[in-house]
Amino acid sequence: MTTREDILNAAVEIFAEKGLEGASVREICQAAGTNSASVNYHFESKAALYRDVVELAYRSATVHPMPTLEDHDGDHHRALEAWIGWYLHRILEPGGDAANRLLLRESASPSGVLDGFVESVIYPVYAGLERIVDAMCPTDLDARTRHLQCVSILGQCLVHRVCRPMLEKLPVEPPIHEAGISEIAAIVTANALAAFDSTRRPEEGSR
Amino acid sequence: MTTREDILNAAVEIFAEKGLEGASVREICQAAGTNSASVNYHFESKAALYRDVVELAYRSATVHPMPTLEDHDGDHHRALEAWIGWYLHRILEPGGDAANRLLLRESASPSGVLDGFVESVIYPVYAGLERIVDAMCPTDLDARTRHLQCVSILGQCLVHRVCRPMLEKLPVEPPIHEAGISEIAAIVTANALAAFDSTRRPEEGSR
DNA sequence: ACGCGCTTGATACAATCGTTTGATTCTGCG
DNA sequence: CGCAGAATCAAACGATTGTATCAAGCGCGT
Repeated sequence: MTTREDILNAAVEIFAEKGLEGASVREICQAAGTNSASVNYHFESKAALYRDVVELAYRSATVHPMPTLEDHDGDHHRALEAWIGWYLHRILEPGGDAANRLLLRESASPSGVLDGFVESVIYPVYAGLERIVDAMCPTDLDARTRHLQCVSILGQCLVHRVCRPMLEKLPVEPPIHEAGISEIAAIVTANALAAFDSTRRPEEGSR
Repeated sequence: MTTREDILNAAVEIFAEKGLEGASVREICQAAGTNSASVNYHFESKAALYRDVVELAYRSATVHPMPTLEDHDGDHHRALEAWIGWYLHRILEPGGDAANRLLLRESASPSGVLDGFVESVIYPVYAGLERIVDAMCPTDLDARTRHLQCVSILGQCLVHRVCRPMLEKLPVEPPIHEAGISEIAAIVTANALAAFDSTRRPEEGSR
């Protein structure tokens, strides 16, 4: 039963680096130290292996439970701070680097494999954020604006994962990619709070 | 000389959808209505065609000139608003959809092709934003925080491009992806201004 | 020790890949 | 017209792809 896991572990790395089409079965099996026919024995096909790898990557990405509003006794500020920190850890943790790069590749290019995971694993993450945001926003704020505020928070986190290769090459001082997770979390949290405050008092503070 | 352009136009679409390895030369040439040998005649190889396609995609993405601080007589607010609107149009405009998906794929997975464009085309875009942000931030704000604020703005814009396939499938009402560019621009601009205001008055407004 | 079922192994298969070739057609200039 | 150079074409090249096949190796209950 270890060969199957060896293949999965090797496949995560190689699929993350080269994508479904760019990686070859022989390459993966060589990295896993097994025979080329193993993937068709332990999995149905290369595509089936890819599905299993993506699913495993997503599951292994959620090692810690997602913080909720109830975890912090309704303290919106602390709950939001905890959620953002949790999410940043989840997508930037060096350990799950290959898995996250693979998921990113899947999110960006609709190969259809992630479709089955949207409702079961992706949406709950978004819903967890929206619950906290809804509790912090003025109640009369329309739903679309609240959605967009959630997406803005997600974007501020995700950009550090998505654009990492680009941010590393940007000739700025000090290098952006050296910023720690806690540093990013502090800024994103502060920005979100400032955004909520400004929507609460619309006719003030600008200019 | 039209065959070369036919191949380029067809290749942008197919490379954007399937990536460098996923797309085949025959497939591209069939879509371009030409022979399979054309790509090796008009370009050096498949890899060279890909380089040219990526470069063309990036150049064609900047159809409008980037707004600068001087364009708005030093009005920081208006300049930032214009820049964010410009950037959102650039990455969300339906016309350049294929080109943008291709560039996104390139940004996320370091195939090395974009490396040559970082200094010449990618960095100036970032620098344009940072010039405006620097003019709005308190002067004593450290450089890394200013960088991170710029990245936050970029992230709030980019997430609508990167996660579009995912946002479309999110079971929320109203659908996030229906939000117009101007709607997103308004929120991102307001968030950035609120963030700057809060850093200006650090001991106030939170909780 | 035997034999059965589950794995693994080397090898072969057809299909497709990027690229090359050489012949053919098109184009423009004297 | 005639012909040189550019462009296009069908065909084929060797290499590599995902997958199938079948024999050899394995652990283990009887």
